[in-house]
Amino acid sequence: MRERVTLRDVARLAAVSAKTVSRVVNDDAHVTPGTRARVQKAIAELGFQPNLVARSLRVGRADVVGLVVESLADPFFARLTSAVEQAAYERGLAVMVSSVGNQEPERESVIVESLLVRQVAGLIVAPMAQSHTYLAGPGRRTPIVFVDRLPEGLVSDAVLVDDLAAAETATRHLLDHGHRRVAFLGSELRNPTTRLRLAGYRRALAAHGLAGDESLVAVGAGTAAEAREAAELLLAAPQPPTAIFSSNMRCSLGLVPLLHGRGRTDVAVVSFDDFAMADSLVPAVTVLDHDPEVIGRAAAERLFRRLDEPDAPAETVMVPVGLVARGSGELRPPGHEGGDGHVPQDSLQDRVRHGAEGRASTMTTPHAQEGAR
Amino acid sequence: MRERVTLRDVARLAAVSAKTVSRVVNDDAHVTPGTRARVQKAIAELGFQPNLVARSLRVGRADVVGLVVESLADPFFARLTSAVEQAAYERGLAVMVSSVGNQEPERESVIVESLLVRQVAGLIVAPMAQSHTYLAGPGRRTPIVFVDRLPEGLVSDAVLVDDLAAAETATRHLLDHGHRRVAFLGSELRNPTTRLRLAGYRRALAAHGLAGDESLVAVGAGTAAEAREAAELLLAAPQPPTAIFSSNMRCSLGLVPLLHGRGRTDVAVVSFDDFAMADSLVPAVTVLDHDPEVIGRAAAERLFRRLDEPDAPAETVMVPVGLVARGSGELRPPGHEGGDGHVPQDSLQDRVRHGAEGRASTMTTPHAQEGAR
DNA sequence: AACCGCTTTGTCATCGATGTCAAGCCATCG
DNA sequence: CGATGGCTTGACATCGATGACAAAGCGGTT
Repeated sequence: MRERVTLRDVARLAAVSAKTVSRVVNDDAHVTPGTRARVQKAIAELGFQPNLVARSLRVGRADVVGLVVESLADPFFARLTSAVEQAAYERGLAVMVSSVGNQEPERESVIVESLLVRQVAGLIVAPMAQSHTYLAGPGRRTPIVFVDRLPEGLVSDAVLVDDLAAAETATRHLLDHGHRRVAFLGSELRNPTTRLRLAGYRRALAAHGLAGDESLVAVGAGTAAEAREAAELLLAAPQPPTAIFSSNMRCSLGLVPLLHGRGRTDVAVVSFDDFAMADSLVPAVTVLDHDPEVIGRAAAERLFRRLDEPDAPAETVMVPVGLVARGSGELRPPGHEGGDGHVPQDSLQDRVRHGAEGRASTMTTPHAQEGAR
Repeated sequence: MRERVTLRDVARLAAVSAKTVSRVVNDDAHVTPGTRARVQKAIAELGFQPNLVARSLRVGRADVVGLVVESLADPFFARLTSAVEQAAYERGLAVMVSSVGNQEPERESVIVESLLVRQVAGLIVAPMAQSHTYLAGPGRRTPIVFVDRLPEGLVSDAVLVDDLAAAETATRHLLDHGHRRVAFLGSELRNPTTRLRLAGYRRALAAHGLAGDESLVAVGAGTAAEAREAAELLLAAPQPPTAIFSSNMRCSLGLVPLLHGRGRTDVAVVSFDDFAMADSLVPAVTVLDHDPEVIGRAAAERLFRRLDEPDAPAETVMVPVGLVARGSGELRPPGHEGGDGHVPQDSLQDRVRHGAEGRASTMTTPHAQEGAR
């Protein structure tokens, strides 16, 4: 079997030094067209391919970006990963993905370290851990972009969706359609995203002069099955909600089938996160849609700029979230008259979007959502 | 800022040689408890972390597996990736994912090469390209496990689902429920998976003594929107089908909303690939479910065994596909009497599975499905 | 002819770890 | 007491590329 072909083999065949071959491979300008051709011929003849591990060792970083998410089985993170991967490919970088799982957020640091020791050029992290001080030491030079929420105890680049404002928008949307008993369905409260969305929900209630009724807040549902149970309890209460704000996809995947199975499609629903088939149910499900592709690409581009300018100040990029009205969020409460009770029949055609639109906005203040905690 | 900490720094502090530190790091038995403790103390004190790129260069391979799929945005591949990533993590390996996209299958070779030059220990590839002779040269030592279909022009490990048998099962299921006009909805025919499934469909028809009616075969729909159009044409035909076998998820995501929007839920449907909400529609959608997690883990485990035994003969692992009857596939054609017209109300409870079950089976004959081409 | 400056090419060391092989050390045994 | 053998430890080369620097080549100037 032929041995592995190296730079030196090419050099020998082309009767030049290894360094010259390296120059040709790296498109260095200081090579005569003649020798360049000779070297390229030798490269083709031997089928030489540079060993990127050796290059990485020499230059001190691999042309790889690391990506840390909760779970690739979650379509949100899958599409985010897809966007990151495409952006990276365009820049000639590979992507290493690792998932933390939703059982032990502490694993995050282990996973991050395992990528750092592989000398990744940069990291994109959807934070799960409570604290990120473990990344704060003086020897840590690898740039990190956080997505979805800010790290605790660390100033760094980040790409965020405006969770609080979006949740407020969704809740206000339901209130504006006449509901007064609006429930909140969410995951673990130790997840800051859940906390922000709950805060937005409460802010909207307060703006309407409604005191929060804690019996309408159901949190802690980590799986669709648990969300289903939580929703069952809400509906069985003496004064059940007429509308439910489901604060993430897992909750919606528990809630929506339950309502349809029970024939309770009179309950208004707005879901944070879009999901497959959400627009083909009757009524179609109104959602807050924060596009994972947009977030993923924004994070990748933020990281690339950071690689080009390591010393610029940390930046937070805000990605807008739109409300896609499809029917379920525009239902009126029982006994309510007037207004447009209109439920679009084929909602694919007449989507309406409210809320922030257009390009992501950038700010150098790294603690945009700090006040909400 | 503190410099990067290397093996030598630890060696200096512990007053031993670099090699001894290496031995401690790699749990080599030939180290005195005393020196081991001294070295470990120094490691902890300096916060030393071995540079895996350097190790990879030295040992000639990175502790990384490469994964090549069509698209991470496709939930099937996302879940497959998730399973591979978990299996790899358990073995201390990282995963580099790259997607080829469905536009240019030729890109596959570029992507694969880009992983090979990074010295991945092994590859898992869901093949898109027509030919894989580009992998056949003598210098190619990196093991590759193919998933979903066999490579062309190359003998290699593979993990397959029995597409032909599964498609035959699905079609037979519809025929057994009394249908005589069963349509086939599929993607590009240049995709061998589509070809195998079409062959299974035809075989089931033939077994029932039905000549294939080519007007019932709609292929070429690459997106859900195209599948929707193709399905519209099928339904508008002079002799429309009473049942449709949708041969992949994209097709189903076009077909099913169309049927629901048109109020044509009388048309029987079996879908290859499960999808979100498929079980909460009325009627719930009967699917062929080949679990991407099972395939991903089988592929990873096949690869790990290959890493342990580089010279064993190539193996093909077959992963079973089950039919999940939920209602839509058990509808009877118009005018048909008798039999159990029963449609399960809450199909989550009474799933019925037919077809092969249990563990994946292994064979060393590498061309299990060759005859079907 | 000698010199300058510029480009092209080469030499050598280096990135950080590990494989090879040998030296050092101690215990055991003839 | 010296030889033998096992175990621990270290010196050195090496994986394959690239950075720093130097030498060689070449044309133009005075």
